[in-house]
Amino acid sequence: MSKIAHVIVDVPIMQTDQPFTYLVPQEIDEAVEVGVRVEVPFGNGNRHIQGFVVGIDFLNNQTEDSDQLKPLVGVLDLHPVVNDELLQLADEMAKTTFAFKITCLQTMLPSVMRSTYKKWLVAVKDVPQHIEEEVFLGLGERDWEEIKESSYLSELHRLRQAGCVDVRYEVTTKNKVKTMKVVTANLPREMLLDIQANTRKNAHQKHRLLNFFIDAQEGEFSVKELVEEHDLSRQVIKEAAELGWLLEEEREVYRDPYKDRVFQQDEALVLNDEQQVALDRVTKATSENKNEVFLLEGITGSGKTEVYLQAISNVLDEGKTAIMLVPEISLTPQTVTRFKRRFGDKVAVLHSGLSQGEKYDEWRKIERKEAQVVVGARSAVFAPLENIGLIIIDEEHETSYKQDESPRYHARNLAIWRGEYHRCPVLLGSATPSLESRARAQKNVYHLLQLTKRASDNAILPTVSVVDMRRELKQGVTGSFSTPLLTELTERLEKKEQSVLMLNRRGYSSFMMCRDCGYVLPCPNCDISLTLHMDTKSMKCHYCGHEEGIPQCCPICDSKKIRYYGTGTQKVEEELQQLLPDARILRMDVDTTRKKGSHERLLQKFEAQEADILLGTQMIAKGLDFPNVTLVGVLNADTALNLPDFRSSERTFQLLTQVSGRAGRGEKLGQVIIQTFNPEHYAITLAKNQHYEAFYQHEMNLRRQGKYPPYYYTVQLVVSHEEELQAAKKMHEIANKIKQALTPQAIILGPTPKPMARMNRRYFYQTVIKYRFEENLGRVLEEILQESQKDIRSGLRVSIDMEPQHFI
DNA sequence: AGCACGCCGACT
DNA sequence: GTCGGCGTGCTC
Repeated sequence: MSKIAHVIVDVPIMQTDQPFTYLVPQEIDEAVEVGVRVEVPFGNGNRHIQGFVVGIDFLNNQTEDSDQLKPLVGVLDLHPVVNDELLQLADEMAKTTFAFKITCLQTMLPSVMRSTYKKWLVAVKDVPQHIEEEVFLGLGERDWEEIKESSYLSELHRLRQAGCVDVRYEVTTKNKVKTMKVVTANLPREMLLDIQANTRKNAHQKHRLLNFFIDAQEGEFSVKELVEEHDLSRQVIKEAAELGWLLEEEREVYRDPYKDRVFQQDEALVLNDEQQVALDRVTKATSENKNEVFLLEGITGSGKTEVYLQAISNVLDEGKTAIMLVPEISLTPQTVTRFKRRFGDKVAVLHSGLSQGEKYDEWRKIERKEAQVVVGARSAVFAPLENIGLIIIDEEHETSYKQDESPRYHARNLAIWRGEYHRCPVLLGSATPSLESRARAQKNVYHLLQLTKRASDNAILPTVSVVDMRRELKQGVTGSFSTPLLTELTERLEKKEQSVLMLNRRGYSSFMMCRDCGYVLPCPNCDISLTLHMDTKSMKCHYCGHEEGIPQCCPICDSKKIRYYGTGTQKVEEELQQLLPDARILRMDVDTTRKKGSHERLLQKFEAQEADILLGTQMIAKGLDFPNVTLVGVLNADTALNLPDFRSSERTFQLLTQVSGRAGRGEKLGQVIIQTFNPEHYAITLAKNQHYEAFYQHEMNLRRQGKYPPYYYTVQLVVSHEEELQAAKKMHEIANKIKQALTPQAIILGPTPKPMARMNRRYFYQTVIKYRFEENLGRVLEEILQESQKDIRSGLRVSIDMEPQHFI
């Protein structure tokens, strides 16, 4: 009876999106189980690739078809890296997002566990001398990448046929475990004393070492620590180990990014009655194992986080675990500290600021059940926790919870799936819930919990005023700062209070334009203008990363009057510095926060009041909590309003509400000034009044009329090709096919070129489908994907995005 | 994806 | 007649 394994192989295409069956060699029989990664030979050439074991079987009669199966090469893991639940989740994800199973599986794991491949040419026998010298350089083996262009290729091909040379495939996975050498006393205390008595007096090192272990008696000590802090040499430790006094061992260590920080433990705060009601409802669901979804709608400052913390604490008390998702952008040191203070070592943090190795270590901490609470961004929804008692998604309206590449999953949906699996509640929280979630709460699909009061009594809602920039313009203000905003800023400087200024970068950038002929410097690959970056002194494309020098004169008319336009943070900073020469300004944007830890340093500086004004993009809108900030200014509230996206009002409202919440977090009264060219727009007037409910009603009405989510579902199909005609043709073909399969109730928008029609030298066409009930939709989309496979060779790419978050 | 196979034109 | 170009099919 021979063991066989069903394996999902690392070839992300449709034809291989299914398990392949391999024989399990006797020698590694024990190690091969469901959920481990394996190395398998694949295809005609038997190149070696990584795969995931998704099933195990046994063959009774060996004669039948076992001779058609290839044996797998080896095992890459000692223990399964995906359990049964996550395997099921991968299947679910593949099905609902139209992604490949292998892509889903890889997405769930830290990136270090993705294998890299290398091909070697190996000399076997009778290799001609000139090949030996020119190709193998006398080494007997050569990296294929280095010789695949060589002129000996055909000769090598013949030699391979003759068996003189061979190809070796290498699969490497970088999930290295960091280790540390530790020593323990290997002999009882009496014997150590005995040894010490017989050791020469002038062997100072040995005496010191023996004394140390006689005093310390038990415990493990790292060699590094002994050398650095107890004045012992590596040599004497090694000798002691050889003599059998000490026992040397390699210990795994975690790269703990927070190892140098001491987190002072804190205690649960007293909740107000609203918070208490919310907590009780959630806790009741967790302890009764009820799979319910709660929507916690609470104004900024209403203490949602404290409810999360106490709910998690209750879950831990029941011996269960919890996941807390926060948007990447608000996974700030402040947030992390808050969790570390409450739960100490029980917390694992997963976010993009960590190195690959650090991420892997945090993941391993979870997998080995050393962490019970996981705090992280989108992908933390895959945390390999068992016995989950609660999943929380903070700022649930954030679009970053949806991945914008394959697999295009929404963390909220997967969290709810896991909630069902574990029979535990899911808690969605936001001051400005997405219309989708809020509507579900309305229909009692989710349970609505509301926090309407600020948590601490002395914190009052800030006053919000809107400045009409059209009027300012008429009065001769041409810059980024209105008179009221400047007045307030000046006043804050005098009072030694701090201000936060936000520049809404969405739909905005600073570009070079010739004043004489109007020429705008474009990206050679994409359909947009290049953006000026002063820090690197270059022009960059925000879409494809193309970079070139700053032009000194216009490439078309040769005029020297080529200047930059638009409002980047750097330019605003300069403008502000001129207006307020004494102000200490901190700029925070992608340029000043690119380096690791710089984000944190900037905030610390601001917190220590080493600056008066924090000027930044969207990233300052979330989660920051500085008591001395009494003024928040939004320089351009409406740049996003004009984008061709039905969610642009919703985004603007959310952003303004959120940034307003940054003012007056302490005891002083806060003020918010919103500058806009659309002062009557409902997204702005309602944000001014912090009136979510009214916004919800108004926007729902528009969505109903416009047949948009949450009344309708949406799918976006995108076709791209290097030639515009090819992309357009295929898109029309697909759109026609869809039209035929769907009911007349479905609304098909397009095909149209995407607003950003060319990106990375490719042309994009899209079709959006709005629908309510379409039985055939899933099947047709599957067919479209299937049929598009043969077009891949001609350079066509087709993507399907269920419930897209961005339409541009 | 990446490998082998097979069918064509250009060359010894 | 053969070398190497690229289009096609398949991968346990």
